[in-house]
Amino acid sequence: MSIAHYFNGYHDIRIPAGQPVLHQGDECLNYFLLTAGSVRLFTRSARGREVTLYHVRPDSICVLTTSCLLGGRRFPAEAVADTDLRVRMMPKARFDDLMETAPSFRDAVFQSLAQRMDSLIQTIEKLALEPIDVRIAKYLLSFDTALIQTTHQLVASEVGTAREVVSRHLKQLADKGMIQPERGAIRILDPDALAKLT
Amino acid sequence: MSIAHYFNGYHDIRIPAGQPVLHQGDECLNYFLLTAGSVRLFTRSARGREVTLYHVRPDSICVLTTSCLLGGRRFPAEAVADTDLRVRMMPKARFDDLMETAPSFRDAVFQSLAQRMDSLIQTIEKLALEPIDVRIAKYLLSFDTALIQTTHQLVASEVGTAREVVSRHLKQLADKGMIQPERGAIRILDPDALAKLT
DNA sequence: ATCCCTCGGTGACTTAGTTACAGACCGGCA
DNA sequence: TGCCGGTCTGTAACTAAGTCACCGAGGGAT
Repeated sequence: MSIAHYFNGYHDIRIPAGQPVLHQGDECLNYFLLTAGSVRLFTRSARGREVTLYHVRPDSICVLTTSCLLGGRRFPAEAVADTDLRVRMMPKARFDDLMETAPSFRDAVFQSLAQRMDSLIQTIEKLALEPIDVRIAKYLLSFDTALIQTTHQLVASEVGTAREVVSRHLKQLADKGMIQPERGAIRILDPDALAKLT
Repeated sequence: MSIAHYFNGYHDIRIPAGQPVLHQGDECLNYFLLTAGSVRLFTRSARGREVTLYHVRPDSICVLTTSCLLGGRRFPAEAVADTDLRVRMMPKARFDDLMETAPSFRDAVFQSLAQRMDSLIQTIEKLALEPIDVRIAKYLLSFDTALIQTTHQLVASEVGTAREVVSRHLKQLADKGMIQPERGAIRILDPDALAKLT
């Protein structure tokens, strides 16, 4: 189901962590495949608050780019490299050709669109219906490591709230001994208790 | 770009207003085309609160069904008829065949996926970043009529909040003379003032 | 007329978001 | 080594939104 081999012959481009990849309103002229790293897609409000829409990870294509290419629209979000990236780019003409002629390519693109649709819907449900502490707990548990390298600001963006709110909730979790706050990181002490929150 | 003609030969099925069309977890075995009416797609929380994801209107296909069919997953939301419906159903096998052999059908499906993706992203932005009164005002202005047949409960579901919150905000708008609340309806008195809120 | 059900209103309280700071930590550099 | 500027975190005070519990108004059915 992977479409990586369709990108054989295209060279990796390297983008360092923290670098913007695409801006809201950009035109999409290329189709991207991420071969290493992680990209965060998010939108920003006028007052500077951010919501993360999703992350693109290796071998998963960027759905927003797809939607852009297909619909001929502008890119609807900000994209920033979470980590150092390796990216391959395919020109739109080649993308269109593959969509036309390569059923397995087309299927893979459809699959990822469908999957991303689901994930966006889940995001909407969470934002509208879940209390913040549950969202934070789930997010923390979504890592498989005990020490999570992140900041309150990033967590806030992931769960769709303000940094101060995250700080408060993390403090409460720390007071109950479930986590251990560190600078630039959060250590999970009691994942079972966290899971019970959700 | 319309795909209606691919549904020639399929008969209309009628569904009365208020009737559920699909439930969360249902299997999708058919592809739908709405020829008349409007369907509301939403999810419900454990405590009974609802968020509307989007509406399907005539000649626009149901994207969630698409995503269901393509991904072989269960239907991720509740679907209820807003109004009396006329619907045509196409079996999955025929859908798959058209996707394979009819480029214009395929393009239309892609287009609607891409478009819906955009609208879901906008919904996320609104939920996370816009204050309630702005969301309500925008929603009211999205009708082109002055008299909107709706309930506070429905408005709440559209803007992703609780009924009581809507009632309170509507009262404030009424106190300022922008709207006139009626039972089962809202009359817009001063659209310009409403627009200034947004 | 009465019953029932939906719809809307409201008070009291909890949770979340904003504003406006201050202090802690860290790396670079004099 | 100590200072400086940046990022990251803590927190108080306030506003906005969400929840809970309840009541009353309207309108259709019998």
